[in-house]
Amino acid sequence: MKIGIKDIAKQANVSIGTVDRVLHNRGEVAKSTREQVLSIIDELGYTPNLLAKSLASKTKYTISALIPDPASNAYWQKPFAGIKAAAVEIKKFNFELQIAYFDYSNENSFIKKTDEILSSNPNGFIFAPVFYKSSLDVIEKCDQLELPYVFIDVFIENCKNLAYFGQNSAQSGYLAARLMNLSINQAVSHIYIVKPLNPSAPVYHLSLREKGFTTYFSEQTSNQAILHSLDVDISSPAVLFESLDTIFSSNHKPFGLFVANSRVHLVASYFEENKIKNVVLIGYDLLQENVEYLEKGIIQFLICQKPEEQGYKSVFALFTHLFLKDPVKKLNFSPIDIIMKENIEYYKNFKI
Amino acid sequence: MKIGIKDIAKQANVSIGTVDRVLHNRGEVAKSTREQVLSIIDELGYTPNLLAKSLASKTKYTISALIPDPASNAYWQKPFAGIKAAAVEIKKFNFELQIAYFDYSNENSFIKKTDEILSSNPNGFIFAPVFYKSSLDVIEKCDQLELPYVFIDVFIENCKNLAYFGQNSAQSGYLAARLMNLSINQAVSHIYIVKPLNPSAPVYHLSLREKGFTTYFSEQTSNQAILHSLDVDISSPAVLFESLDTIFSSNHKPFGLFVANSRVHLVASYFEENKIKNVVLIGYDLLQENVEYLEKGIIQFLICQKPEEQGYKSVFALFTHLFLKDPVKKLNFSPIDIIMKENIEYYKNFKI
DNA sequence: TTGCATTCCGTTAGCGCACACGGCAAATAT
DNA sequence: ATATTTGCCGTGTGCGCTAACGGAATGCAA
Repeated sequence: MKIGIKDIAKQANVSIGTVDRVLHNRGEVAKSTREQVLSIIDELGYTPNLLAKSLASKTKYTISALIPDPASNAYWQKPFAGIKAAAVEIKKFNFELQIAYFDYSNENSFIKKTDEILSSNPNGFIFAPVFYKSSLDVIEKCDQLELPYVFIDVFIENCKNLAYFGQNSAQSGYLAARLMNLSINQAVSHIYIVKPLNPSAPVYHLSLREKGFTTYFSEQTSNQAILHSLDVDISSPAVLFESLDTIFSSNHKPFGLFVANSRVHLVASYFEENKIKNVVLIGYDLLQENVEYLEKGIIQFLICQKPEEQGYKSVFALFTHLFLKDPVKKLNFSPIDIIMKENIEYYKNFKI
Repeated sequence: MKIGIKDIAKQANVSIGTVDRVLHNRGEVAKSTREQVLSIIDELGYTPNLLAKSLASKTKYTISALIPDPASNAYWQKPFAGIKAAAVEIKKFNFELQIAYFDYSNENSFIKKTDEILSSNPNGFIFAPVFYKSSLDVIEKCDQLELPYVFIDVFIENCKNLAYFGQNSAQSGYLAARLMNLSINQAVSHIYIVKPLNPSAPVYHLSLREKGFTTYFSEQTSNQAILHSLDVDISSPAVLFESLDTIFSSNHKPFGLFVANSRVHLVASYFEENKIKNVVLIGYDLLQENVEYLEKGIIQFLICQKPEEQGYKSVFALFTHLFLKDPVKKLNFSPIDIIMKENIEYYKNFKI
């Protein structure tokens, strides 16, 4: 016996119209009847039938999402897929999703797109605040417009964001270091932290991951590892390979390389070409190319963060807030998955 | 512009009643109009509005689930939680879930409960076929009744089950061996495979996991590991501890222990009490006690299989089949999660 | 007293679908 | 010829809710 507005109306000696008005703060209701109805709602424990609600409701919701262009950034195809999957699911509740892209190495494109989105008056906004300063402007505007916004991938502190979905970057670097250390069985080992950079693109995650990595080793008392940090420009592969040449011909021969983002496949291709073996290679994310090198045994570990899920859940957070009007957890860290050749099989497919 | 039955009716010059009849194979429709309607449904790409459907529909569905009693088996609390979570979600679609329990070490309780469930005529059935022979009987009855059934946790081959949700046990043992091997840096290492047994309870998973574990080491050419298999009775802790005493006082001092199920915390408590250090301990599942020993550093690795998700998805498979009438993937292996002290934080909470 | 806001509230038409009911014509029986 | 069955199909109601519309009661000014 589910309680409906009809039951409330009967109990309160009013019509369903009045009940509806107090439920939605619409129209005018006498204070006394309003309180009467509210108390009965509370007493009977009324919860709306969402199916009937969205069937009858004519109000449409629009959610905008702004992420780096997946066409030129393989990683972002995954949050993109998650967002699209969620979009399909909430379409039946009159939710429309508009996805826009910006150029990861061009702050102006980010600014321009946010302006466009905000002037289209969406009901919710999901974005990756990779450019700190510009993002602060966006955040201020959202706060003024009382537009709920969700951070994805990158986290900015002290904001009124509805939620954040992403990884604890420092901790993932810390874990990578543990895995690297586990693989060490030599007296003295040179470890290289490789940061594949795109000039003019943000490096926020990279430095956090590096920090976590170095922190781990600094905590080890019986530590025989010597860390080297290496920034490489990946705008052309040649430059990257040259840097790697330098390392491998130096007298600090690498025992392991920690590549701080998903470009680890570039390093792996260098390994393959130069027949480098017995060097531990750890990187990030289940890009197709990375998966292949993991299966070949060239990459030993991939750290993954369920990016599809991040996209999916970002959308759902706004749905929960706007439609269900339920509270949303603000800080949502993705699991830090450890992927090896032996368990990759069960992580390949994205499904919710 | 979503296509509804009204649109189809108009296009086919019939009433919505007729459209409804061909959609549900109900009532009598002339063959010619039936084909006409069907072709238009196909042409316009009609998909029913599930919200309106379940709002209007009066048919109730009952799903029964039968699992080992969570009260006496900590592991099964997790699939149980997943099943309950799914039950809440599909309640609005007129689905009711009835959960029954059996005694893991008493085959008769399993038989009795299945009889009860089958005579209650549910629309779908989820169960853990841990007792092979009795399960075959159940399966035969389900097939006769044309009752769709889903296996959870344990898989039986060559059945017409709608789906299976569980882990690839052998592969998880294989992965555990890889992790053990990774931790080995000694010339010759004695490794113990511990199988914590409950007399008269099934041991299916245990042997598969052991098999995977030994397979890995047999494949290693430069293998310095010597494996020992150890069955221990855990009906009383004293017996277990005695067995462990024997190992640790032998002249094959363990380098590592692989405990093939979630009882690894029992072994960990022995380690703690006897101040055993530098012995690699690998086990299964995120039971609260296991988590604590992992955080203390006594357990190094926990292999996890997202049991809540298995429960959740089992229910959803039946929902998909019964309500959406969509095809369901038959073989669904859970990921084999590697949990360490450094990433446990992000696996603790179950959320879909 | 009449006129006209204002405040409050009931009524009603859908939303897309399921399903019972009943109707009309052709086929068959009496 | 009329009565009855049968095949086929349209209509109407309601699921629980939203939201527009309009009506009754009250207050206040002219």
